[in-house]
Amino acid sequence: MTSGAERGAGAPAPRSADVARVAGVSRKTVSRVLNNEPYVSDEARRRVLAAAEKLGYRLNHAARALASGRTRSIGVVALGTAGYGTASLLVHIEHAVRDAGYALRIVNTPDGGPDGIAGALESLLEQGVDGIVVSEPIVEGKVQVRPDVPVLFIGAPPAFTATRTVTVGVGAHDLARAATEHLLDLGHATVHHLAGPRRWYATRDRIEGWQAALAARGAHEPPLLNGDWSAASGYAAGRALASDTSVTAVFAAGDEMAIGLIHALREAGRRVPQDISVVGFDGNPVCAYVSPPLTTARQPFEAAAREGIRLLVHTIEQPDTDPPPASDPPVELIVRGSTAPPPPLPR
Amino acid sequence: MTSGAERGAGAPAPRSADVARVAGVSRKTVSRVLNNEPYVSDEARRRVLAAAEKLGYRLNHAARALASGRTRSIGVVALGTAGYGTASLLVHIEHAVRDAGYALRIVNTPDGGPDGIAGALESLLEQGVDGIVVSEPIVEGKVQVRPDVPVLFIGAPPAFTATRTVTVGVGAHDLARAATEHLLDLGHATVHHLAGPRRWYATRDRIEGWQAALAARGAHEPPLLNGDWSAASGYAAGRALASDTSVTAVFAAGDEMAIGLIHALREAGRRVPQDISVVGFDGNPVCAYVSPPLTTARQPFEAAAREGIRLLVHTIEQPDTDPPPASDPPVELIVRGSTAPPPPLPR
DNA sequence: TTGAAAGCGCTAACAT
DNA sequence: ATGTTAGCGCTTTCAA
Repeated sequence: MTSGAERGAGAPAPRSADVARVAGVSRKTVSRVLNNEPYVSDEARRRVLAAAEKLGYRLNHAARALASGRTRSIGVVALGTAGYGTASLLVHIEHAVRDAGYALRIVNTPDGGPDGIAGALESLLEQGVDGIVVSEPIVEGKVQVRPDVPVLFIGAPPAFTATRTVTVGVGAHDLARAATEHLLDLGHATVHHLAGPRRWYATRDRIEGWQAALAARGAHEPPLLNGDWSAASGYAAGRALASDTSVTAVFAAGDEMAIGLIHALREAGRRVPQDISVVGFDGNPVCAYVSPPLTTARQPFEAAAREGIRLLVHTIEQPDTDPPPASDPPVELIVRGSTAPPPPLPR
Repeated sequence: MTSGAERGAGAPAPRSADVARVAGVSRKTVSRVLNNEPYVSDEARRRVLAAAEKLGYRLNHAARALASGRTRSIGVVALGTAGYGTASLLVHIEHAVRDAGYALRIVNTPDGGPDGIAGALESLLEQGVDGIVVSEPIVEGKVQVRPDVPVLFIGAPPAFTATRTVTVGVGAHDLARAATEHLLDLGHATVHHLAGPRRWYATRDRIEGWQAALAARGAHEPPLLNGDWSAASGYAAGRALASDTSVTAVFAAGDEMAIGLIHALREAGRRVPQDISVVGFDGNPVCAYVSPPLTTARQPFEAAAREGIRLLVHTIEQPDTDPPPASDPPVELIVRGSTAPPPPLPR
């Protein structure tokens, strides 16, 4: 009714040959128009488009993929829990992929281990993607698949080999360093770190940034606290920490963990930020509204996704020319009410 | 090295004909084995599997799709911001889809309007999915695409027509009602409601559940407060509300909004829950660790996704037989510290 | 239980 | 600027 694309319910879907017939051209010309290839007269183009519209024609991607060897789709290996960080990154990846004119295929690997990643890659490769995105993979273990399409690693060095790999950082090291320095600048003697699971690259990056900041100031490096990104794990760490009054500053590797940590601290009678300062990591918008509003290191998810996909698509479409080098995203520390100078009598 | 699947870098990928040759059978027999069809001798099956393994054979999904007309993939129209609710639902959908042996294709529609949904459907249909999932769509406007594959609507009635539609609820109405009743049971004279954007079905459901609870108790129905799911919008609503001391209880349609709301209330000097009680909606785990811990209505995302995909796959694979009816997921209200009886002197 | 032949709908290579 | 031919790698008949 609206687009003139009516056909009986049982009728077969129109094919490019039908469009060609109605438009009075060859199938190849239809193909040219649909793929925006040159050497088509405006007149022919117009007629093809009109015929396609009239018939309600829809291109068959499977046939195109089979004939051309390309799918115009990108696969994502997601390390997906529903945490803010991974979800946010995924949303931005989707957006960037769509803007680039590609479709998105997703395989999740909740555990993120080498076998999970290998399985996800196999699945994506079978489906026939032109490129693959791996975000924040795991450190340990060997991935026994070698994709023959370009692979983008976001926030990590290549975790396995592939025909071509491209990487884009999220500045985690610098962000962690900035977060730690912020605490040091406030006058804290040292800063404790609540880390994520050691198997993640993301965890390692943050630890190293934190260590670098401490070392640069000659501050003592206290033992690591361990979490698993969840608020519950932050809470557990907070309970363990609360009785130690020598602790005056904690940098948590994730906002959720920071929130759990603060909750435990306050339950134990320690004030934030008066007794202990806490910095989070990610930049979850909700952090502005918790008590106290959380100082956090904002990860440039959107910039990283956009830049990464740009690089990946370049590698897919022009494997021979070097892509313009990626510009490092800006480091952004959002200072709010959860950080303050240490208490006057650090006993 | 590991799987014996070595071939030179430049060599073409093996095809089913290669497997057939190595196994000493016909291509059709290879196809039978790969599709778990009957009428293959154990001996033939074994040889085919061994040959495939040896060659590092990987099935070409595009070719299969072209030949069979089916893709074994399911498309999701996501209304994706990075909020906990949508992200969590998506994770569970992915899991359920994979368990069912299907691949996942995703198109996001941040605005969620009819045109956005129509475009997303077009894209999915071109890619050739066997079924489509639409989660929590928008109320208004007409979607001018009529998919010829089954469509699953999660948390909403069918928003447009399709060959076959199947729906699965998230119990939003009952959850909203339970949240409101909880507040009423505590002794509050009435309950205010901070709603999401009116264009969402999800918003409407919650409003109706809230109204039903109020009506059942003969409570006065105060004017709606408006938010957009974000913590910032909850904060804005809280500022507007803080000066009205007649308000003693608010049911917020989302956890993030509830957190923003509470923050504004406290900034204005109103205590939660002593002066005002607040209930959230979704069941974000982090709610247990904010101050005060947030009472919230937990949405059964996992159950809804699992049940919905089960129904959808049934409709795809056995269009003739009716699927076993969906069982409504349990209503679960998590009571924490943000709700209490109203203050003694309701002025 | 197995195989031979004929497409699926499109694009690539080579005309014209 | 346009058309013709020959596949892409698989599944579907249908026959054996």
